[in-house]
Amino acid sequence: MIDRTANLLGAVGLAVSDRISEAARTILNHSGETPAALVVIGYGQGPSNDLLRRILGLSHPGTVRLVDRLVSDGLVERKKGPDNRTIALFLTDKGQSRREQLLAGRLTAIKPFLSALDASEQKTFDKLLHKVLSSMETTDLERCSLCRLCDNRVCLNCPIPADFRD
Amino acid sequence: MIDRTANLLGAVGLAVSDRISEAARTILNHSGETPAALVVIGYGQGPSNDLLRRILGLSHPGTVRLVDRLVSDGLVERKKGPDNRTIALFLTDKGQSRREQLLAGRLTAIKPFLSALDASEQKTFDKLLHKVLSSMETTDLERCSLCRLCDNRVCLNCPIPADFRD
DNA sequence: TTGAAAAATGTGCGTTACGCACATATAGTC
DNA sequence: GACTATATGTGCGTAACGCACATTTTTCAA
Repeated sequence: MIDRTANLLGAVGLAVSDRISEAARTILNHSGETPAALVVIGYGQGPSNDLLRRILGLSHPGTVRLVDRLVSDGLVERKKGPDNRTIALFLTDKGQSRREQLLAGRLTAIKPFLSALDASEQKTFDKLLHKVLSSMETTDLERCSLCRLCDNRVCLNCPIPADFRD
Repeated sequence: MIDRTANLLGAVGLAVSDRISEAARTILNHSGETPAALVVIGYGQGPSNDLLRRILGLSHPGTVRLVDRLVSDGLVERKKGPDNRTIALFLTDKGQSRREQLLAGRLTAIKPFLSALDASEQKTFDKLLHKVLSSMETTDLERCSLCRLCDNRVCLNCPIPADFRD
């Protein structure tokens, strides 16, 4: 029985992930972890290259090139970090607006999955999803990775409390 | 409210998809749509290159190269199709066993998400996931795409009835 | 204080998984 | 019997990575 439920969750997860990737690609013209980078950098604390790398789960060179892409698109700026060897990443105005398009597009892509459920079912679904997320045993960093595409303006009462935004 | 639920579903979907990809990569040493191809070919009806292409959502050349990879790994054979211009794809014995590892690894990767729920919650979750899937309005082909990583031995009562296996 | 280890970033180079444009072979159709 | 549609494969380029290495700055211990 749990196998059957796991299989269903796998199918839904794949479908959701497909739609999100598709929306992100359309809006940003990049794939892979590039959309997530835009969201993470947009939290605005000026993350370093290395922090970004760990959140995205990429190699260091991969992250450097990813930031190169965002910089050459005019979406991200490399500023001086607190340390003379670190950099701090910030979105440009263009990057900010692109990030908002991205988050909005993501929600638009996901919502159709919920339209089949009535209000009460949606509430139950929300509660179960929340429980699933909040009971995952993860490090602080892994939680940031999990939420690397999340819309923090929407996700009040985040089930993943550890949060590098604070 | 629906935005919040959509955001949660996005986070869970991303996490599930991450874990599946990671498991597949470990087992198969390939990423992208290659694991899905192994599953789809494994249904055993000898799909053509073109059918595979449509299910995976790839370009034709991309699919040819994908099959090349599977053939050179000794997992897939190109046989003659019903038509002299079509080919029929079948798994080798090695491909069959690799496919089973893949499906088992996928379920193993997904199950931890359910372990936080008690039996009754799991049942409710199953029902809601089933409803979400079964109410998606899709063509037959899109349903095959949705289920391109599904374990059909486990998914009795499939919510996506259209099925190229029949 | 100085010298070595650690940390952070960046570069050269290769690889994987694709897509586009094109070529080729077979099947239907008028 | 030509003409179009269908199915497959190839040449070539690209996006998104990873590994090995170089460079700069900080930290820490002798």
